[in-house]
Amino acid sequence: MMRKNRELDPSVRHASVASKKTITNIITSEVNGSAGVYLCRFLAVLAFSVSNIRSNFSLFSVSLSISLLSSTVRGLFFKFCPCPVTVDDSFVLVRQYKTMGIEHFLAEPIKDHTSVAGSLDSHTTLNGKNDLELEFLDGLLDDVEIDDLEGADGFSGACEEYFWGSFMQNSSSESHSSILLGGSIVSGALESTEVPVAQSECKNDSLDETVTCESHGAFRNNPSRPSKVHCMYNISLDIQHLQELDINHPLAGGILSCEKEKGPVEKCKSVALREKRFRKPTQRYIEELSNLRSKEKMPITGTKTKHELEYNNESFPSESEDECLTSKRSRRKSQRKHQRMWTLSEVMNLVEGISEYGVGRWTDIKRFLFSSSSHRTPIDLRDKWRNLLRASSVEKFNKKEVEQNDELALRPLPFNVVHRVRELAKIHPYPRQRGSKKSQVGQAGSSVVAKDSPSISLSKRNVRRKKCS
DNA sequence: GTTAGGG
DNA sequence: CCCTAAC
Repeated sequence: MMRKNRELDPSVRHASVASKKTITNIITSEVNGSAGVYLCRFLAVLAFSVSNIRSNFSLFSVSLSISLLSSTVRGLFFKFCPCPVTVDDSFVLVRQYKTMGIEHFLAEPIKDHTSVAGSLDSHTTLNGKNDLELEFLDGLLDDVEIDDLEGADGFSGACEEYFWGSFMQNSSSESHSSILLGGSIVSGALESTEVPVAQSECKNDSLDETVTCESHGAFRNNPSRPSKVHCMYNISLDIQHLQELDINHPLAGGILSCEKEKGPVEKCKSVALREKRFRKPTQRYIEELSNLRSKEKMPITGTKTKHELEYNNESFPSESEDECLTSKRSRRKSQRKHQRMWTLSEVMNLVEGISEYGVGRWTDIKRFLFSSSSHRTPIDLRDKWRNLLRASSVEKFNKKEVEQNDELALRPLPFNVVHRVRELAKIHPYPRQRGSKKSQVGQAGSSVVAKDSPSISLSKRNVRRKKCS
């Protein structure tokens, strides 16, 4: 809280200091044994009640004010003496206190509550009531945070109740009932609203625990009677409930807006409630936004990512394969031999080689007849021979093929070459004839092929190959 | 490494 | 002309 005071408006800070001094004066006067403080308190309560009702008119505020005034009046009856403190001071005190401190109490009911209770428990037995009150009020003042002024105008009656409840518990035992009354009102109002079960967590810990304070307070109207005031600080709970209500309640919202670092668990939880509504969603939103953004980018890419992943999964191996393939292809393409048309001399040379070495001995043909032409591989020779067979219509035994060959006959192939190919085909039938068209060739070409002894071996090869395939 | 078959 | 399978 001090941290925020630095940022506060100087005037406001000054007012807070003045209020603190005023209260200190009141307490001091009271410590001195002057019972007239009750008068001041009465006036202060009166002023506070009026201002409170006027600013925040509600059943609760009215009831609270009535309870406060009644308790204060009772105190005045018991002890009435000249008030050392001026009314104006007290009034100013109350106003300032209201504007500054009360909402603060509301904002941090838990801490204040714990601090008050601790001070009460410890100091009551040790130093006595005076110190108790002093420390109590002083602590309250210390906790006053001008920064909380934002909620000053809107601090709810429940918060006031809390403050006054903790304040009045020391003043009178009867005030306790009023406090509880107000508390019940508040809780009733709060209970009317649906409170999430999760808030029960807020109730636990020291906050929710019923604080039993034995106060032999000097403020108490009947100090002689050792009244044990068991203050049920359900209000703190209610205050947290208010946080739920405050969502729609802008005034209380301001109170809730007061976030203190001191509240360890409670603050975390209470604040967490708000944070859940504000920050956490923000984080979610941020995350979601980030996610959405990332997804927005991704969606295209996201869907693409999926596709890409799949695609990549497919493409990666395919890419790797593609790379290999492409590289191979490109390499092959680049390395692909430039298609060179077979010249007639080459064809003749091939025919000579086949007639000499026979079909299938392509390496030998290449080696002996095409040694000069490095670009013709044995495979090329075989392929060319195969093409020549097609072109020469060696297989024209099939009517369809005859027609096709007739059409193919349009190619510029010398008849002598064709005739030679046909003869060679008869002598050295290409293995395929027997292989793929075994039945056909067997029927039509059986007369031709049957002559060739090598064809038998070839047929064997083909049969064997077929078995393999 | 060569060859047949297929593309 | 290339590729693959069979040998």
